[in-house]
Amino acid sequence: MILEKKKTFNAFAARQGLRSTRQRDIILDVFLATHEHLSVEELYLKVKASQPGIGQATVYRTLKLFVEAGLAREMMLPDGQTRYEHQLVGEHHDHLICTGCNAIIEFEDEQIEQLQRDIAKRHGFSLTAHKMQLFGLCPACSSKA
Amino acid sequence: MILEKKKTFNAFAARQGLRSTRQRDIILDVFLATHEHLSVEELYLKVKASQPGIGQATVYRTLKLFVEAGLAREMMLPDGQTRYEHQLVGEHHDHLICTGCNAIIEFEDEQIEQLQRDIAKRHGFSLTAHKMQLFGLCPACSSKA
DNA sequence: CAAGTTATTGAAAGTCGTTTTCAAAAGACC
DNA sequence: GGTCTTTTGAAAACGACTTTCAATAACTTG
Repeated sequence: MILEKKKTFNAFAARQGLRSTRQRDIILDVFLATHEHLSVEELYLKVKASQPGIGQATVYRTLKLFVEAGLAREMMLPDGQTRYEHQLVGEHHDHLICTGCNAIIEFEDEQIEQLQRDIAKRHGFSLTAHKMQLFGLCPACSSKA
Repeated sequence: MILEKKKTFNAFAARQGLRSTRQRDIILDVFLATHEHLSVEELYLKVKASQPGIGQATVYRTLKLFVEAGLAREMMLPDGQTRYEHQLVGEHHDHLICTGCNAIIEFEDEQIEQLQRDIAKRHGFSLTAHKMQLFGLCPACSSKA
């Protein structure tokens, strides 16, 4: 699966005439090795561990490439940092977020998606994307409160 | 309706021991007089028209008060600016956004809300809020493209 | 494989929305 | 009116992100 994603990126890079660099390889490795919703800063710190000389700007630039290549997705939480998560082709999930401990649970609901398409249709829109976030307290945090 | 909202704010101010100032009155008037999804900058410009001496910081501060008072709601679009919209008590709507012309259409769907509650329940969450944004092209923009 | 071309990099400066600081001004309460 | 405290405006600070730019590294061509 990781290899597949690397191939996806290489194909994208070739298509765009991008050069293959040590930095991009490392950032891709680190990104693929994690399964959290990482901010650029967090990713930068992880990357620096295996390659101290690397610059923040490069991490920012490379993550945008991953999004273009279709293997990452940006997500904006109210904390003011852009986070990136893995994007599997055709997959699209939404988030249930605990406002107590910031835990994020992913989910997908075909019924909701269908209703979303209905709404768009009703307004004559051609739907291209959606974002849905549910906020609340996870079981642990609600018992604490 | 505008009077009602003013009362809401005054009640909130009294409860919090806030002083009533000319600036806050003006900002509230301007905010209530518009029905778009205004950014702070846009609101600031409108406010300055009726009160040139007013500072941006005051507008920022006052909008946060409106949110606390429950009569405004923050919304973050991908354009990097926080926008504010009216919040009627108990009301909660979602947005259909045209990525061509940035038009925003509001909607509400009880079926989706119910499904959202189901999902939260399934994960043991106590739901407090949600955000849903659908992105696409409006009829005008899709015929242009 | 050396030389030339062009993309990429890291560091630092720049942006931009928003927040904080701080002294002056204005409300509230005697 | 005098005192105490909140609020204000201007400017500085902040933080996430982007851009700039000279140096470096990756392809390309001869």
